[in-house]
Amino acid sequence: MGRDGFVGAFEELVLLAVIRGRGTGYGMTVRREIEERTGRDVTIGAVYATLDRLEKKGWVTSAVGEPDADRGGRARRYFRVLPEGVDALQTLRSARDGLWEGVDLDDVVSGGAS
Amino acid sequence: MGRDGFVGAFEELVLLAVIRGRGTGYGMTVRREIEERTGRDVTIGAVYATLDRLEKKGWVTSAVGEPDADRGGRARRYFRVLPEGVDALQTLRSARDGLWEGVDLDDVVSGGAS
DNA sequence: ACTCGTAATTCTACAATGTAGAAACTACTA
DNA sequence: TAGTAGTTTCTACATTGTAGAATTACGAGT
Repeated sequence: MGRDGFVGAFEELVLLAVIRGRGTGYGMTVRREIEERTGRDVTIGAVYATLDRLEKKGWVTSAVGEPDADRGGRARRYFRVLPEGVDALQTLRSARDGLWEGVDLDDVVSGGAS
Repeated sequence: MGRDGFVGAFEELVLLAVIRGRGTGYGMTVRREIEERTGRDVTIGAVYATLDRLEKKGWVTSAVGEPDADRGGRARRYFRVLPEGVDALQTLRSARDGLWEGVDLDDVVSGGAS
């Protein structure tokens, strides 16, 4: 997009879920974390597509782990958020907070002066 | 999109700017509010496209004002956020907060356990 | 070796949102 | 009638969001 560094709404959730994983998160856990914490359900395709885009932007990095013997199944791809990703989150949050400042949603409909 | 009720990142900013206007906001003021509070610059086309989509979803409503004599120029279209829009914002915020909970960005890069 | 079950990732396609910039509208003023 | 200011509308395209099926990779059992 025109402006460089913009974070989408879903990208934010994915970034946060990766951070929460502290280096041990991979596609499936990211999905689970978002589902559990937000209550909305998420397809795995959406998660990976976003993860790939975040990696392309240089905000996260990934490394394929050793295929675990006991577990079977394909090797996991572990994700970490890079400093650039942290910056993007910080920027997003402070910009948004500026607009939320002083807004009380309980007041909006009744108090509107139109 | 699949899930009904999802709020995009920019939509959120527009919604908030409209709320801040308390019924007196229109395209140009929404734009200015976002620019001033977030520091990022916004084209007027982006604002109206979003406003139109929000109206189509039933989250905001608009009414064209009297064309003001002293001012000249086209009549303004004033916006208000509807209860449905407030709900959407509330839902968005609480879902997101669940993922932010306990996250400290200053800690991420150094503290990551990868 | 062949097939099955399990865990995970990758791929494909499309819908919704984000963004830019030019065009058009509507009043006043000269 | 032309110019100017304030505002909205239109058009086109880029990026992000989402779904679901296909594929990869391994161990175990036969």
